[in-house]
Amino acid sequence: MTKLVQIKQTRIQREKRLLIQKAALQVFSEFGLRGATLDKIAKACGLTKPNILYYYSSKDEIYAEVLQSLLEEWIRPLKDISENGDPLTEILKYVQKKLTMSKTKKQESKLFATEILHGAPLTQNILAGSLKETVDDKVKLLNKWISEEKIAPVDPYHLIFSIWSMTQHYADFDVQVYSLLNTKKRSRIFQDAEDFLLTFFTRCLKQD
Amino acid sequence: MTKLVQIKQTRIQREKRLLIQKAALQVFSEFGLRGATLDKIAKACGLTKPNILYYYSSKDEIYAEVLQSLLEEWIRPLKDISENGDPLTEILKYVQKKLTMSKTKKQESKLFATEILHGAPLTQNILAGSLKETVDDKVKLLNKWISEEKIAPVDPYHLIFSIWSMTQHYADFDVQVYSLLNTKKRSRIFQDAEDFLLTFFTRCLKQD
DNA sequence: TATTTTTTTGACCAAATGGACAATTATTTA
DNA sequence: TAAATAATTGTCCATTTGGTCAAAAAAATA
Repeated sequence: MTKLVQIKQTRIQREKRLLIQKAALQVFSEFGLRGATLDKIAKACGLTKPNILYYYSSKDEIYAEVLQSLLEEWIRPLKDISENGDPLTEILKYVQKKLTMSKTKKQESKLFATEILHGAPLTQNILAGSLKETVDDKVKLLNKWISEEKIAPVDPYHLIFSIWSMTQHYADFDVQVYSLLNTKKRSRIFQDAEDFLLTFFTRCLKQD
Repeated sequence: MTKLVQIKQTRIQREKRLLIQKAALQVFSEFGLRGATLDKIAKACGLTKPNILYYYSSKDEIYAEVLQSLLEEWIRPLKDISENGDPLTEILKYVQKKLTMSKTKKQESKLFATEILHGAPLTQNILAGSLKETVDDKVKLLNKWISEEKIAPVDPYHLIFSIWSMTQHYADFDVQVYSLLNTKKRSRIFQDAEDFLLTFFTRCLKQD
């Protein structure tokens, strides 16, 4: 009897799919979905175009998979904000985590930004689904902290937006940021950014 | 004698060029440079493709012109921060102006964001040129205000980045913002955002 | 109104690109 | 090691797309 469907991935499939994903992330984040070509991805991972299409049935499928695996990673740190820790510390830890991601996951950040910017055609249901759930959950927690007077009163949704925007700015707009700073400041962007953000959020949220 | 070069634009040229620019802004901001096609732009303004190419010699030229006219407008409000006004008020006025732009110039904001995100291929010299000049100038002013103890000490570069990122977030990531808010909050995004931002920057910058 | 100039368009082209496919090669497995 | 399966590739195709061009239509001008 021959197998009709291949159930388990072979070693080569695992390896090559990962290879392709990595190259695709790079190319998509630089050129966007439409600017990216299979040839560019092929070149970036040293495979031929038909070989890539042996592992993925279309360019769109590659894009969808790269985006999918990125999204989960993207949401995760928000979930880590803990009810049990000290409120301000928990928030500052989240800020730090997001800033670190901007530094170490620049391509992912840019790809995500491009997707949202262009209307989130593949992401909308996730935004309105699991992300919204997590956000609503944390909003409740923040409101609780506010009512207990453990942090200063602010709109919790907009607080979250502000953390996202300020941290992701250092990844998404890196070209602009670098252009505007001189060499000395350029070399310590992320230290300066961290100092700034921690001071900022502390001043804004600390109960006097 | 026949004219060798046409010096003055005709009425039709002025009108059609503007028409094309408007359509192009719309299409470029939605699809990016590479995702936009001449056919889409043509359809958006009700002209034929060759007719568009009668007014502009290439797609790239349209993009460059749209971007160019956008950039000047984009930098301008920063220049308005005045040495003479009350420091905190001047900064808050700038925040408000930028937030208003996110509301009324969403397409421009998205186009600018996409350009920077993808490496600012056409904008780099402007960033490093006239924008940098203006920024450096305002950084000096902010530092002066800090040394005079008129606002609390912060890194002025990162303060500017934070204003840009937080305000532009409401234009560039509107899809995400809308997805996460319920209907009631959705209808007053910009009021809530303004309240949040003004409170936030006041807490952060006010000298006690 | 006659002439010139500007504007518009249909038809066309070449390059780029996503993807199909059969044949070949490499790897597993019995 | 022989058979079966998986992986790879060269070649090809159809569509999309930026752009050309000559001819027709419209507008401006003398």
